[in-house]
Amino acid sequence: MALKHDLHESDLDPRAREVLREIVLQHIDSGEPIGSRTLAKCGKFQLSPASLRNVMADLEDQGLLQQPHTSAGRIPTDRGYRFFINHLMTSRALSLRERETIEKEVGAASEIDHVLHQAGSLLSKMSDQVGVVFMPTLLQFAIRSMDFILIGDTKIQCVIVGVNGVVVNKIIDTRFVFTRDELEKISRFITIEFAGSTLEMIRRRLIRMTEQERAYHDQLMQKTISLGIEAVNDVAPFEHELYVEGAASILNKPEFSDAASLRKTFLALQEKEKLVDILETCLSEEGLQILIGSESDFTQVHNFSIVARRYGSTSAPLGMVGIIGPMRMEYARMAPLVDYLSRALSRKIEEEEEHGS
Amino acid sequence: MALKHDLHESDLDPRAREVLREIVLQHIDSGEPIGSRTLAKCGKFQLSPASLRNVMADLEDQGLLQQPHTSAGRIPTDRGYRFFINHLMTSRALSLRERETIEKEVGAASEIDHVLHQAGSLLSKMSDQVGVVFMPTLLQFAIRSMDFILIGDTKIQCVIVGVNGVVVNKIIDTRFVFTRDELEKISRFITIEFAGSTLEMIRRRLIRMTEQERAYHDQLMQKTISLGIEAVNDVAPFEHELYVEGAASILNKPEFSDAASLRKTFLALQEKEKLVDILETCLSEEGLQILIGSESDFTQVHNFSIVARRYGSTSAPLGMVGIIGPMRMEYARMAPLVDYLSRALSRKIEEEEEHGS
DNA sequence: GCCTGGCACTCTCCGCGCGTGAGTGCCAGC
DNA sequence: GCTGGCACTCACGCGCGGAGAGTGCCAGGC
Repeated sequence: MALKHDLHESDLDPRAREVLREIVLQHIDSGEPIGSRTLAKCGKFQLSPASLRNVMADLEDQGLLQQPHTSAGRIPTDRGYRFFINHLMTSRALSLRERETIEKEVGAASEIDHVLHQAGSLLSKMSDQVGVVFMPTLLQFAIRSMDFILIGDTKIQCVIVGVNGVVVNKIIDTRFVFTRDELEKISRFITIEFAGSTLEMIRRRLIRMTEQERAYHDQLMQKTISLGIEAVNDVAPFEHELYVEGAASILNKPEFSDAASLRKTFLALQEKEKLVDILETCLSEEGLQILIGSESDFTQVHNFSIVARRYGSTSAPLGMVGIIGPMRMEYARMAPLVDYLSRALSRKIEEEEEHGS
Repeated sequence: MALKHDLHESDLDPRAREVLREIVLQHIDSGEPIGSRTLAKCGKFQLSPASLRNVMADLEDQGLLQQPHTSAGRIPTDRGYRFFINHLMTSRALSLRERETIEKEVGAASEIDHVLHQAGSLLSKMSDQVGVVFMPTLLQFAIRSMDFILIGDTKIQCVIVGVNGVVVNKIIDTRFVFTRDELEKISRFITIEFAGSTLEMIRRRLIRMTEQERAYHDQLMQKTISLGIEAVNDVAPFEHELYVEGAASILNKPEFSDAASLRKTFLALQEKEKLVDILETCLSEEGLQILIGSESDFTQVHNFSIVARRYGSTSAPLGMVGIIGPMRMEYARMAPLVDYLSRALSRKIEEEEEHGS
């Protein structure tokens, strides 16, 4: 993060800015290092290669460009990309067609898991990068209802619906035997009693209730409390979900054309904990987040960039959605894409919320 | 399939059999073509390389061995592997430890989706190959219960539990407004009325019911039927599930060390339809299935082998579980592994079934 | 008749050297 | 301050040649 704002727009004269911009654009396009001759040929500068070389040398001194080896062209550094994104980039707005696709796909599913999955793979398809969708623990969100369904004599499925539409299913093995009747009563009681509370709050209240007198005498109440605690306890499997979609898209990227880096990259995407770490820290920030290379531990090691944005209802942010790709990616397209999708997602979720309440 | 039994055990004299066996074993171990000298050095034959060359030439004539190029050692052909598996292989029984691991992992989860997921990744881990778990459409299985839960005014979650323990959730958007009370009644009615029927049967009966007189007059009945039809209609998203776990394991295999074949393989594993096709055809056969290279369309193209077995209760097979890997894999270990796991899985499912009924 | 050592042959793999081309830095001149 | 010129540096591709592994075939021995 330290690098994020280290260079001001005014630190570069307009010509240098244009040169940097052109280099970034061309490199994003071709993936190759850009030389002074190539740059001169593009026609945007009325300068000879030699003059451009001087400018480029200056940019290299400022840490915005680098050479893979002496006598190769220049490629942008992380700082170069950062400067580009902060000061030089003009986002390319999404086409109507693209916006329609997003709206349609996001609107299609109704279960939130499906929606998120869908969003991830849509993002991957539209960006030709790896799409990620992160949904942190349900624990901090309020529930709308909690129902218990008889599956076997002592087996009960618990369906928890969050106010944000997240549905969590959990199968509970109890030591009591329940009848359908009882379960209906319990469901009703718990839903009425606890709608609007978070799982954590419910857990605490249930535990407090065990200490109350009434619980000793009322058998149904005992069962209710025991079942309720079972249900809220240990929702660990849902602590967070991370969908990584379209990992295969990196197969086409020239920077991963050799087997070794392909290998490394796939293994990196496998390590979801690290990704979760990053996305979790991003969660506190509003607006589009772009992390480039050295700006975070994860992206540094693998020379990735991450473009992500928070999504969720206004009442509570739900998670992060974004893309991961090589540092060399079309930020001008990725940024509005992620931005739009996360907004569409948020809208969808809010809609569900209103609709359901 | 044509090749599956094309060579009889007796078509090869004992010495040739031993040679073939040793070549297959060594090649499975090293991945390299095996030459006559290497073979002579292993100590199992009191023969000179020259003699072994003669034997190997015979085996090549019979289509059991092949040379990647002149003046390289030999590697087994599909037929070679097939002969090996049918006549030469001695399965290496699982260790107690391995069996315990399987029992523990399979026993751990309670929701069937989780169990299957778990089984897939366990298989992948233990075999260091790609694990696959296939669960075909729920349509052909009987249900145990069907419950409806109020999520929003016109939004209802339907929870269908199959006799085999499969739980399907579906969110329905209705045009009616339902109360909790009504839904409880409907759940109860449908479960009692239809437990033991397949979704297909239920759909037909519900449609027939719309034609009956009573349905016209009883408003609740109308709602019940409408909801029921919505629920059974179009369970397409659950038509089949295919979990492909541990695709990253192929990263270590020398046969996929170059970028091109890695790419090809990943894309192949992405194409789930083809895989589903194969597994679906295997579903009709009992016992362990081994498909090698040219024995099926899919494996032919990619030089894969598949080791899989049906799992499910005795009353109804549920799906296929197995591994996919390069033709050169340790069949002697894979076979008992897949076999044991599928049995463990079946046992677990039967248990659930008994337990739940 | 079967096994064996020997021999010529083939083919892959690896390292080497070289030329080419792209690109640079620096300098002198306009 | 821009420009052309020049010498220098690398990476890349190519051809070559030797080493090594393996083969097929043949003639001789038990």
